[in-house]
Amino acid sequence: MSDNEYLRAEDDTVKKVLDEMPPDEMLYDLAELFKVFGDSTRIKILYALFESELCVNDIATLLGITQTAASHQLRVLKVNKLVKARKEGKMIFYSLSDEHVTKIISQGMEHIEE
Amino acid sequence: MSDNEYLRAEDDTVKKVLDEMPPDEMLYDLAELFKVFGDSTRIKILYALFESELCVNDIATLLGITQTAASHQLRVLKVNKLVKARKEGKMIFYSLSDEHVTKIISQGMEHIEE
DNA sequence: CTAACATATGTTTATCTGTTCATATGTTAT
DNA sequence: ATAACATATGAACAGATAAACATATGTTAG
Repeated sequence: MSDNEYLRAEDDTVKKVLDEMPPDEMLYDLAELFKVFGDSTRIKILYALFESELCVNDIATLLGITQTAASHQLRVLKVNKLVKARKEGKMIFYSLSDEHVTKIISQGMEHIEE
Repeated sequence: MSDNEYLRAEDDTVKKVLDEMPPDEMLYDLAELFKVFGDSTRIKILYALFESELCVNDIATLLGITQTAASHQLRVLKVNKLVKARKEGKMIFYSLSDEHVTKIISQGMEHIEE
């Protein structure tokens, strides 16, 4: 039995929960990552990039947002390594950086489609 | 060739991007879902529930947050169907509602671990 | 019924975040 | 060099949000 008067859960349960909990910093980073997915403009951009790489202006036009907004959000996506950029003359083409993006979004879609 | 002077992408690329894009409402819902994962307190709660169902006070104590904060966040998690509640006397036990939660978090972890 | 307990709710506040506007940087063509 | 174009940056503003505090609801024990 526990000598901790504040917890109702068993001692070994408490222990296991605390043992399996990743360090705070990692949990913080994880939340930060999901925060990036937590905006419909950024989700739209990612969806557009599912099909092909696109330049900033095309993204803005396709999604009906301003060039500035697109640029700001692409920066967020890039910093968080969800997209990568390729420069060609005065244009910059963005594309998805890896398959995690697709997987995470798919899992999310599965959840809301229930 | 395109007669749209504003787009540089090919016509069929533009068409495909727009065709594959889910309706706005769905993209909004998807962003809302990820927003729920985008907070470290909620991530911690979900991680704690990986191990076992827990009552509100245990969650609060284990994570070092107030009962009120735990309750508020559990409400958000419940509304978004990430956790479910089971009442037992005056206590309410929360647990993960399905395996999507685990999968989404795992995918996120994979991404930040690179 | 009343006290003690467990959880939930409403409100306020401080902070964060997405968009817009104005402007800067960098590139290509003439 | 200058104009036109593509993208990025910085600042300001409006809306969103998590936490805290006070309080309410609901449950069990005595």
